[in-house]
Amino acid sequence: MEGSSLRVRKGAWTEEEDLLLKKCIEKYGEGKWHQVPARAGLNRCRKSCRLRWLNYLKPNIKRGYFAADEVDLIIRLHNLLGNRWSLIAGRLPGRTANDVKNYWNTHLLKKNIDTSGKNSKPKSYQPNPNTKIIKPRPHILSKHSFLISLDEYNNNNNNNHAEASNNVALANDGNNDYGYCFPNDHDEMMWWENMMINEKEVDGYQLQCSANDFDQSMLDQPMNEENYGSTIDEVFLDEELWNVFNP
DNA sequence: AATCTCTTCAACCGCCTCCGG
DNA sequence: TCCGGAGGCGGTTGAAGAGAT
Repeated sequence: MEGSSLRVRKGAWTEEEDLLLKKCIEKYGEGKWHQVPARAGLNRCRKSCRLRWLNYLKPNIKRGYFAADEVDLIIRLHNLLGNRWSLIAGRLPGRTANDVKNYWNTHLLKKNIDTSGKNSKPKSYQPNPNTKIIKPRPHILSKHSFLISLDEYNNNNNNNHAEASNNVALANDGNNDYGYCFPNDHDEMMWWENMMINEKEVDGYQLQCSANDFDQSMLDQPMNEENYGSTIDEVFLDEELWNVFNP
């Protein structure tokens, strides 16, 4: 099992280790984590190096208190996506998935639990029963291409352009237009409707989330890693939705 | 001042997916 | 097609600090 080796150091990182890792990443860049311990001269496993870099050493990481708008966004996105911390963190510049997860577990989850029991520390989030969370799975753009070009979409729907246009929300990466396919199926549509509810109470928070909010904040931003999670390929949609348009 | 309890968050663990051979 | 390695993720743990008694 990885990480079980007695020779690999565990626990808190020292300043010296941080410095070695930082210099290594600056010299060789991110990635190829299996080579990092040897290159940096660290007695750490690759995962430990990666985690330390991504959660602590990486430039532009924002530390300290979460602003009110950040908290609001976390709540909204969690309501939409569930515990997809990396996706949620992708919408919060400077915040890591670990930060968001910790914040949720320590600050927000408390508001959701039944404190009547003696040991009421929550083990898992209980979603609002009125909210149906369709857990999205990441897709690889090159293989599934759920984020399709408009040309491609229209070619596939050339017998009904009016309906097609209703089912596609525009996004733009500065070079190309893409279409997000909106499902016809009612159950799947509910997932999207959750995003566009005008006013919704979630976990004790009164949220303001309009369709326009959704259009602006979720779709009109450049298609890049900063705005869409760890990779541009991580599109929110479920495979079932893909099948609606690709029977 | 000493001890106990609670809270926070960095780090680890195990699992899953992807990719190349 | 299968398999092993690497990357990545979410769940969980535990050390350290803060607060209460």
